[in-house]
Amino acid sequence: MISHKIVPNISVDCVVFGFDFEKLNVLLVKREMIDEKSGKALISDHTLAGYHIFDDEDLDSAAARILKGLTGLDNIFLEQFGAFGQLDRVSSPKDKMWLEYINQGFADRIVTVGYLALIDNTKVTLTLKDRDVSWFPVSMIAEMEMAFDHKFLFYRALEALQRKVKVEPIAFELLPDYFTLSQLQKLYEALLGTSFDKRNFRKKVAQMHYVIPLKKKQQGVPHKPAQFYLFSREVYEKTRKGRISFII
Amino acid sequence: MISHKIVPNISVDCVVFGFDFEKLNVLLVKREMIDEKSGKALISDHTLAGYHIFDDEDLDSAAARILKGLTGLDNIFLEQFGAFGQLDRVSSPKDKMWLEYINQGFADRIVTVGYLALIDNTKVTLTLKDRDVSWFPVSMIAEMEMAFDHKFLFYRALEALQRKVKVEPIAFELLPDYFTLSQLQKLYEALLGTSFDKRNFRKKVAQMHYVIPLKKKQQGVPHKPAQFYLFSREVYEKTRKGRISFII
DNA sequence: ATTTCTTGGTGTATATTATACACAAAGATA
DNA sequence: TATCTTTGTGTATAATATACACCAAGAAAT
Repeated sequence: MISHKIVPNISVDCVVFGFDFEKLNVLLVKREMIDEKSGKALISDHTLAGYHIFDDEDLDSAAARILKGLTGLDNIFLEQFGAFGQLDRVSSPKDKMWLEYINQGFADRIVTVGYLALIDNTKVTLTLKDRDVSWFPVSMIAEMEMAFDHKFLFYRALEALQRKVKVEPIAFELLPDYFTLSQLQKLYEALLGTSFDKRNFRKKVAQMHYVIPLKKKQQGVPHKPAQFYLFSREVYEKTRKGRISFII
Repeated sequence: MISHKIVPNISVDCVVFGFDFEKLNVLLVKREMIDEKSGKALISDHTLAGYHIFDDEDLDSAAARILKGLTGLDNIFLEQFGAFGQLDRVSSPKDKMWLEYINQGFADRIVTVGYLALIDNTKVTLTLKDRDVSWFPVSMIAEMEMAFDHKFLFYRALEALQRKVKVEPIAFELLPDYFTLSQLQKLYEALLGTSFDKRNFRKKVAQMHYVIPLKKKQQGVPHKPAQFYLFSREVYEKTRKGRISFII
């Protein structure tokens, strides 16, 4: 049954995180409502990557489809972080303007399913330019104008990410295949908003036998080159103890 | 806007857990399709507590409403554990029979939002009898006939429960207000399928200052009476360290 | 009154893990 | 050759986890 009809009432929104070796970023889509006479933007804001689902696809597939459309990438790490009724969140005058503007029979969304996506920055930089899509530091979201309940969704995603990162080795999804221990440490510091002692952090990583040192070293850096490491999910699955605490 | 129309496409299912001081149980609703001529049951199975949502209510409210209808209780611990597309799960011949039988325009559910409920057994025993609702040991679910994707949902709920119980003090929701340390230990053992050393378990609980000993003791037990304890969420919120590991 | 039964309640020694802390080495650049 | 920046390493102390066995309290039976 290949019907491909849009399902009313339900939408999927993806909160896409990236890491630039300094800080955590989110992918947002900018949109503007242009006044036809003056040609100027009447209102503008940012949205998450979201769309309705089709009636012949799974929720996970819908999220993957949306992300593929936005970044050109397949096989992105995706995890649901919640479903939200949203009746009482479409409340600002601005939101109502948007609804009138975009309403094509689909505006009566009742439930939004939120997905958390982690992507390796080094793999997308090229594909982005031609769209009104760009990275924003997570620290900047508080002051941004965002559509509907998207700021709320963003913070729920961030909370979910911070929770999960302590318990599962998903942070590696934000790094390239080869990474240094300093990069890994900076990533965890950016994710959790803390800082770690270098020696103790490395001691902890040394116990994770699924973080494997390579023979390769950094090249062309103006200082002592660091060793590269690799995350092996295979080794992780085999050697995971019943432990809970991951980092920290 | 009080419209109270049923929202198509979306349903809420609650997986209700209870603890009888021995093992973990789930609340299931039995249903039968009766043949009008012979008066015999053609097919029968068990379902979770579920229903559609109304367009003027939140997801959480819908789940609470469904549970109130089933148990008569308000203020039940409820937490979402996921949203699921279910297109490809309504596949058995039996499921199709059911769909024809109950179809009243609502059968085309696309998304089910799953809720995990924890209830204090001692507070519901009375209200149940008059319905086809009863407790089943979690260990028995594997062999049971369940509707649609409900068995799948049950296991997802169980996984979520086992995950959360290690990280947050939600297990207390399954116990009466006053409980003994042995009851608490048995609960964790039932939840996680492990067993703990009594002395070490109690040492761990002693560090949780939000598990507070009372002056009351058990009465009428044919052995040394145990001291009662109380869980204080207030103290928990104030004294929680950044720690992750809860029990284990 | 004494015995028996069942569950409650406790401490110590050892191993493991977490924390705090400072300096030399590698390579690029000037 | 000196300077700069980041890498990479060890040890001592505190805190936490684990393994393990016996007496105490009360009810029930004799």
